[in-house]
Amino acid sequence: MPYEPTRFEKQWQEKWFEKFDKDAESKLYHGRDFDQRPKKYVLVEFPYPSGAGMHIGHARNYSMMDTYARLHRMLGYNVMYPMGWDAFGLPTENFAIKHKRKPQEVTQENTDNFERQLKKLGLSFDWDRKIDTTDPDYYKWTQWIFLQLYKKGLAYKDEMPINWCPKCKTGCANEEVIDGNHERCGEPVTRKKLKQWMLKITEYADRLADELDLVDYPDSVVASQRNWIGRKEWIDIVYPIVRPEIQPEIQSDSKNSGGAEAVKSASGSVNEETEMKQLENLEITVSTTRPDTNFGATFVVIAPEHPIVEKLMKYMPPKSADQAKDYIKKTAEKTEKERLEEGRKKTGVFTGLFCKNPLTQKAMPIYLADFVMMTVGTGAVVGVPGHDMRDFEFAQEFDLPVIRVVVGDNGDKSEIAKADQVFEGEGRMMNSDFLDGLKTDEAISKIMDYIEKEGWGKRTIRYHLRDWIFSRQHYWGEPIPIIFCDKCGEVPVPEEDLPVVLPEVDSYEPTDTGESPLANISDWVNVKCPKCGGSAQRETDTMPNWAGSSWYFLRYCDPDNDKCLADKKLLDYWMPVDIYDGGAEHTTLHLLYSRFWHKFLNDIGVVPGKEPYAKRRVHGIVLGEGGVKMSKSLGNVINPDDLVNEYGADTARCYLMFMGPYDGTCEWNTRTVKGVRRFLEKFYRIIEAAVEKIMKGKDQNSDSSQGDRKLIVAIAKLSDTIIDDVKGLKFNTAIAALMKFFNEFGDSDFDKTEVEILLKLIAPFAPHLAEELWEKLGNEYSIHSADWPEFKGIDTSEDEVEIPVQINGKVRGTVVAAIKATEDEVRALAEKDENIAKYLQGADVKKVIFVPGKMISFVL
RNA sequence: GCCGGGAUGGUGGAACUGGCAGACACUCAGGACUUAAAAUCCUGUGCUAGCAAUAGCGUGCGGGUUCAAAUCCCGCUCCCGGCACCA
Repeated sequence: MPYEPTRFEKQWQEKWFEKFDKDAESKLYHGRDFDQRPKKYVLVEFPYPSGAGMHIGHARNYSMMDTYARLHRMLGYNVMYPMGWDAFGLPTENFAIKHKRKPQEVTQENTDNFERQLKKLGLSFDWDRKIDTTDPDYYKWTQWIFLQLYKKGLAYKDEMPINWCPKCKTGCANEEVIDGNHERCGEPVTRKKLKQWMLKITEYADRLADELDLVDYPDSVVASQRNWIGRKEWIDIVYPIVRPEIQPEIQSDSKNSGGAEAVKSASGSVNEETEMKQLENLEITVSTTRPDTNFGATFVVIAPEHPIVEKLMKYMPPKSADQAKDYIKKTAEKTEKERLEEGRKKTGVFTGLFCKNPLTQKAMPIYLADFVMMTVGTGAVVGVPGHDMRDFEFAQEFDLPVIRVVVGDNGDKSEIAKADQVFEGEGRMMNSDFLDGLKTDEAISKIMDYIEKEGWGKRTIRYHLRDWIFSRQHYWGEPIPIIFCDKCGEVPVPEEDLPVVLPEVDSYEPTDTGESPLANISDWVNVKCPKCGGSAQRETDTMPNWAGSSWYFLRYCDPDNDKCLADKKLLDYWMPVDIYDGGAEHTTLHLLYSRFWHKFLNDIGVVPGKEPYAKRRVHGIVLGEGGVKMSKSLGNVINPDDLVNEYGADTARCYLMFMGPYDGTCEWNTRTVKGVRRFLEKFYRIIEAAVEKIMKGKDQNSDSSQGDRKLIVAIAKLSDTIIDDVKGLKFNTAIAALMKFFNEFGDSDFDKTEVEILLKLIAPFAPHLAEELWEKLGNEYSIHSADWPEFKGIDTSEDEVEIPVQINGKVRGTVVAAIKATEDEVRALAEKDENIAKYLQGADVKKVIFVPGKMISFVL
């Protein structure tokens, strides 16, 4: 019979996934709790079940890890390969609003569809462990984790500037802001201060960075995690603020020249010529990672939203104060988009005030400028225009002096007058008093010591990582389990009252106030205070999409537990995740958030181990034909269903694995699909014929022949290749090895043992085909619970090898020699070769390099 | 700008710690089967010269180390991904 996968794939899927006995022992793909065999927890990122259905990229990633899981099962591991749904979030909420439907229903439809699609590919997920982040039995524990964080002081409410869409009147996540515009309505996004729940991830910053040493992640992932955490040593320097007694020009001059004039006088010897009045108790703390350049500092810049600005106002000349007020207002109103459009053009205002650099005794004018951000360092910087591009641009704009204090390797000591001369690199110090001649790193530590000794400043470790904004003003998320009581204030929902279930309502539209839609549901919002019984209101913000996915791998270990998030003994058995496959888009946030939660849960004794994922690998993506992204608008989306319908699930799986390396970017190519299909047809044709022959001759002892030694050695080698390649996630070359084997040995007369072995070898890749022929061979269900073949007593090492012969580094021929042949033996063989002899004749052999079994090289 | 990763035939891609570059697949060409086409099967397919044996060239570019370099070192170019007025 020809290869018609549609004939049997569906049947096998039904048997695998639907018609199994209730008895867990007979479930093929069930990870067995506390099993004696070594466990292998194979985790793939669970999908967001969108209405569009599964992307071909999902199909590829899950197929690859399915092959990995299947091979390990056959190798004797107790494999857990679970699947679930990360189903809270905006796309579903927006869809529900648009179509006036309940998100719960939409989610159910989408997850059903995803499950159908996954089963259609024959993926060996353990469906008994299915989880759904929107299921109250699941998010009960997401809320429980929040409460534990709250109790430890790691969850707090704070006023934070967030992205705000003035049109939709709602806060939105960074991910929803595309090029400064709100994704949904296209309106430019502004910033607004709102009270937000925050998680103190910064408390774990050191451990999140340091404990990356405990895990096996790709370099790129480790680098971007460390980069995102961004731990650096800074020094905060305190400058006293001073004001010139009489400076009428500042008050009368226009914006720019006012500052410039002041600086010109300031940068001279201010102390002698101008009366500077020390403003009592007023000082500004600037922060820097490059204090070595401090002798080149000529001004100070403060973020417009810095709290000190209000205090400074009192001391500013009236004109400056007016300009400052104006500038602050404009900055606050500026949208993200406007700031992006401004590019590097520097704006700012002079405050009319100065601060004194104790190092140089120079007065430095103080400016407000929006290129300095309140969220970085102390929100105030010291301007070193010679060695920082932004400072230089600012200095140009306001005509401030530039001093070179660092010389690079090229020895250029010239004055810095143009942007391309600004030197931000490391080098040797000059114009810097006691630092002169030191290298940058030496100068940094010397001056830090000095500043600390003099009491002018203090070293501080700072992180790029900031606390996690945990509030969303949306409906479709986990309610934050906090109640606000008029008397008691913030009160956590008692654990026994969890879950706080999302009420089903008619409208999910965001409200006018920017509060969550939940705020409109008074029945739900108004509750009694758990502490005093008085009137109180629920928190109406919900958690971000990241919450449910920050611990889902723990729930898979014990998905139905209603006493705790997962039984400790089961976590001890299954954790950590042995291999976690995922996309590059999650290497910072999801990985960092889930590692944070895991470390916290470990700290409070809930879960074992410091790190959740022993090994992380990052898969590549699938692009459309021509290397462009698959998108609805381009009409180049490949639907996994269509692929399976047209070619069969086994072909779809094998093609997706064969199309390129695991971590590579792959382009869709329909012609190559056909090539893979041809291979499976060929396999089916050859093996089915062998099966039929074996079944006909069953009574005769057809298996008695010893078999062809060369053939069995080739099969044993193929098995080794497949194991190595699959373990190394090299699925493309594993399939290539199978193809190559059939190119070379396809016309062999396979006996029963050989057929069984070959079926096992292809089973992890083409599970339906393998199962079908396994049954035809009269074997017991199922090949997928069979053991991987062993080749005891078969010596796969060759006795003879072909050895290349090089003359002066170029291959001029090959000789066939025993693998253990000595240099003399190989040399003798080489000299007999006609072509080699030609080169050797009359030549003076200076040296012979011989690598046993590998090559021989003559140097003439 | 910083960090990470790349660049190999007409195409996607192979090549363990330096040891026969181009596995496997696609494409293309020729052949078999067919009245014909499709499908299938067989042969060939890095470039140049040659009937051939063989020789020259060849892994983004320019140098270097080595008997030997896609692989190691130095200096570039371009591409992809992430981060970014981070001081």
